[in-house]
Amino acid sequence: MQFSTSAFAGLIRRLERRTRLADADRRALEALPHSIRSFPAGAHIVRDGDRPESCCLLLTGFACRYKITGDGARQILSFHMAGEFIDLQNSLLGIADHSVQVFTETEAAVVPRHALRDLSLGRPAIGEALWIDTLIDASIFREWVVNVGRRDSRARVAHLLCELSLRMQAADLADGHRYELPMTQEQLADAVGLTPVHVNRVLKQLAEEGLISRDRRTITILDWGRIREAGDFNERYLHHDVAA
Amino acid sequence: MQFSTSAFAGLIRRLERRTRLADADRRALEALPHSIRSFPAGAHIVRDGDRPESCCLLLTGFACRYKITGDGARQILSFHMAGEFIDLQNSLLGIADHSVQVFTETEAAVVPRHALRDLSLGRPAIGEALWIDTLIDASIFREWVVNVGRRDSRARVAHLLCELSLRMQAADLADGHRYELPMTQEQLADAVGLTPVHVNRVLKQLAEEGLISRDRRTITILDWGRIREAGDFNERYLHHDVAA
DNA sequence: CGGTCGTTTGATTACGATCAAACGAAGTGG
DNA sequence: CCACTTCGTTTGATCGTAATCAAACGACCG
Repeated sequence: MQFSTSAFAGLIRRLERRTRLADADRRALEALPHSIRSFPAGAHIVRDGDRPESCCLLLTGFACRYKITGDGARQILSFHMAGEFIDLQNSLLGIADHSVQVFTETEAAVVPRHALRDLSLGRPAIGEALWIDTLIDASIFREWVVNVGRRDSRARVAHLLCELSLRMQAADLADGHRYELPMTQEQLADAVGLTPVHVNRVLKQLAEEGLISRDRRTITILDWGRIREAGDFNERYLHHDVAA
Repeated sequence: MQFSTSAFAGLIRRLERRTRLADADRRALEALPHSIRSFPAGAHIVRDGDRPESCCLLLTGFACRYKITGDGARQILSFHMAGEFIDLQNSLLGIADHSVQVFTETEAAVVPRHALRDLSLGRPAIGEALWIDTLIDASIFREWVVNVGRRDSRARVAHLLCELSLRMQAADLADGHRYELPMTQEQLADAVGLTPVHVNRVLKQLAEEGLISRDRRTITILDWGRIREAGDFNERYLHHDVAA
């Protein structure tokens, strides 16, 4: 046993921010059949078109979901960190409509999709908690549609830095408003629908304006109020506080 | 009684394309407490920031979800038609993170959120069917992120016309590849992240290329193969055929 | 100490935005 | 029935943001 606590501790903590779980529910989650797998940086967990037979819960490391367009451009759809189920939809939808790739060396708990489905159906509280999780996922996608659809380059990048800051904090991966970006500027660009060259210029400008400072890939937000405004950022869509 | 069939017939038909429901489940759905409301064109069903106490199932007409950015731009997030639950997430998430507005005069069945939540928890098959519905919703949002993030104007508009064509067909609102757009070009523009002027030019070009023809707001797709290619369209993300 | 990958900077281009105005259809009131 | 208004569509001219092309720089690694 490599884990003093269960592999699902992070997940349970996350779910309980939103839904109350009974002891029996917690124990049922912890009893989920699973195997621990580790993925080297750059590995794919799921590829567009796969029929995955299992679901991955990230334990350490970072991952993203993305799609490739007909002419080869990549759009990153979301970033994921420890404690998150990456492809929950695969437990119910049969065929993957996008790919999932890890940035860094990553450990994950791999759960058979039927086990997860049965648990959700058998224990309504767990089903609800996971449903809420997918609803929040969808809320983040909606905000990203707005980000790439209607914000200029400066706001897009600022918005993403704000989102990452809050999510990293919630996952205990940030030191206040300082965190290390797990991805390259090219990947940032693919998340906000810009070119890497332009993302670089925007980051430089945000630093010159005194909103952030940078050291390698470590971002420090120097002025939360102003970057929040620059990014037109309102954290409501993250639903970090749904006390139902 | 204005309806020879129940108000939920369209919803049930839609859900059963993906999930098998027992007779008891169907009857439980039809027994949901609800009231029929009609909304005049342009009315809001939900406003960003509301705490809605009920969920709307569209019976006739069209609606969209949207957000407004800090500097007043609008991004439409999705279009909705008869048989769709518009704000399912409100039955579980407390606070609306976007607005819902109808285009045309619209009738809807308004269901108290607690009734819907209790039904989903009490009848796992219904909970699963609705969960799948929200997962498909999320899949469409992902495709829209790609559309506005990484496709040029011609592909964006073509892609949206493809999506609308298939969804209208599935909802029995299209005559083959001919359907009437329920929205203005300005609203199309807000859905694809362009200006109305430019959408107009793209539509004109698509017509000149022989991919579509237009008469008022009626769109006829003349060459499905070519517009599909122009829009980089792959219907898999709609999950119209998940036979679980 | 090369070699690779990611970051940074500069010069030019292009796609879609913006500004402006005419046109057309549907609805209203005299 | 016909002015008149309103809203949406269409077309033209110009502008600006971000893309593209190109190259140097810097960090990390074997």
